[in-house]
Amino acid sequence: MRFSKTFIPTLKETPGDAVIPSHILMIRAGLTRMLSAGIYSFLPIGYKLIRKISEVIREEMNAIGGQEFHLPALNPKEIWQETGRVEAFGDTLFHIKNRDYVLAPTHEEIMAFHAKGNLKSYKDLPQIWYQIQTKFRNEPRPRSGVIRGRQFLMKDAYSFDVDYEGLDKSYEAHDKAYRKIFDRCGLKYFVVGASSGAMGGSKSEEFMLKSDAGEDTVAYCSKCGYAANVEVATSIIEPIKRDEISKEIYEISTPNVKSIDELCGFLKIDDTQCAKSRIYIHNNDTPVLILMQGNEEVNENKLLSFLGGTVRPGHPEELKEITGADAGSIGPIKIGLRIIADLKLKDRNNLFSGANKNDFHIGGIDLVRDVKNIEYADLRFAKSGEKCIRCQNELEVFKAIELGHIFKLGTKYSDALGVRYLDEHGKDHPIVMGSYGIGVERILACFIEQNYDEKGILWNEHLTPFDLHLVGLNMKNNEVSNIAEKIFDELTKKGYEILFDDRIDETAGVKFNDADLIGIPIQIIVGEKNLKENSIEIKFRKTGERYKVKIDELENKIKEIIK
RNA sequence: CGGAACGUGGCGCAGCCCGGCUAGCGCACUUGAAUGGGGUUCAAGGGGUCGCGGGUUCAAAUCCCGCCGUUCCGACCA
Repeated sequence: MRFSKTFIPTLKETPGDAVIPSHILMIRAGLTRMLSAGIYSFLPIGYKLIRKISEVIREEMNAIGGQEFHLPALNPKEIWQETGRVEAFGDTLFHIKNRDYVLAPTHEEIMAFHAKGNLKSYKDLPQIWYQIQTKFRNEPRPRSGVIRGRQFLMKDAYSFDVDYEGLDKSYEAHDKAYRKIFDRCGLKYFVVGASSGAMGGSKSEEFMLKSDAGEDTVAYCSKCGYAANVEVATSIIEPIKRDEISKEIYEISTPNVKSIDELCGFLKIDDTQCAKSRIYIHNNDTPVLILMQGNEEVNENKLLSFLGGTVRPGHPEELKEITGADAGSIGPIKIGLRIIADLKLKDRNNLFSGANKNDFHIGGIDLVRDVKNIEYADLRFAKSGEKCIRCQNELEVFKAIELGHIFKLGTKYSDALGVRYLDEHGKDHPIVMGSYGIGVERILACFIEQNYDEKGILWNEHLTPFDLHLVGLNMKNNEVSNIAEKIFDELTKKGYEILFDDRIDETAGVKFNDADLIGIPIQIIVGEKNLKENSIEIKFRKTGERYKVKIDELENKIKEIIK
């Protein structure tokens, strides 16, 4: 491709609206432009990369027997009503105003619709159907460029099996295919497994990637690969031992002391000696007192799975009514509520907590002696530096982006839509489904998040818009121009994909900077200086290393580098 | 949906607080010339409903009200 004839609008300055590196670089290198919040156009080079990524996905999906479809984005609302997902999606689902259509945010319903009545026999199964299509979600807050958009490209696959055993196989096949896809794209990812046994067989795995731009927080062990969303992650904690002697309970006047920090400052104690109280309302009618050590936050997700039902924090007005005090002065003594403490506080004594009387705290609390009905549970968030429950190595807690998700659906959609098949005895059963997604643009953005420097993007052998970036420096010089044209011609014929900077009126500096910004791994530089010695230069973008090569050795050299 | 900031040629910004001639600057663009290995130089140009609507005023980019858009923090996220 000739630079002079291609739309590559590079930018010298950082666009004001972009914040994260991938977003900034995708705009600066001329890959994308925003049309509206969360809605992006892909420009020629950007779209070329999207096609390359799609092709990797396509190959690996086909390798496990996937068949590619192309389904409509415009769907009759009726189908979505049948599965109850118009309500489930709520405002996230885009509705068409002048006809009863919705814009598909995913395609379980539509795939199931086509399976219905067509996959009639056990002989028709299993099947893996997929597509790479634009999805629409009315995200309340699009962000991070292409990472969370209102319109995005997703590879979504659906498996259809006769039973759960078959589903296991389809699921395993996708798990392997996904690893190949992300490996081939050169991404450093990890897998978060969640086998929440609530619905029996349902299992899911998320393929994630560490990034400050991420929307999930995960705990990860680099040694054994343990990874879990911080909502559910556990870690080994060493609880503080009881003091030998338990003091008697005593009340302390603590005017205007509300937070744990203030309490510690006021009493000159350590926050590990404090039991922080929070009131939660269980099943909307029963208040429960939660005790956490020091400044630890309550992990509401863990609390919910401990209690079951519904859980919400108490409102400020409720607190006064229930405990007689405002937040900051609540505690476990003489309160008459169900009390659940985090495991870190197990059997502790000489603790400080609120007195259920504003501006007073209580010291000398012994949870064994003074709080008879206390229950214990893991209610905290795992933190960086704590030990992995599987291998004792140190856990790391960080933000991560979800790249892909594989999920055992079961019969939810086949039941709702009546997608059934006949077994060898003529008995009918719901088809067992799986659902498997990959965010295509996210692969692109995440690759950049993991591969860039201060000059621009760093493509590599896994992913690059072109194999070579050929730079003709002073194209007004006939010799430079002739040699560059000749190299472009010959290497193109040999099958290399080349971006040829043939611009006549750009200076060397501009071309070098654009080449570094766009970031193709190998630059071939043709300039007057080296032509005097019959040489051209090969430069590696990532390291900046340069090599002089005789013109007639270039092709062999390139062959050596790109295997 | 709560909190905050911003909106001025294609891009990045100044001007606004304290209203006043033809609304500036840098980059980009056009033309000409020089230069040609790291965003080079000189000269001459083109391009703006100052987000939209209303109000105050002799006069509004500037002050007031409403709306819209974008970004950030939070809530939400099959």
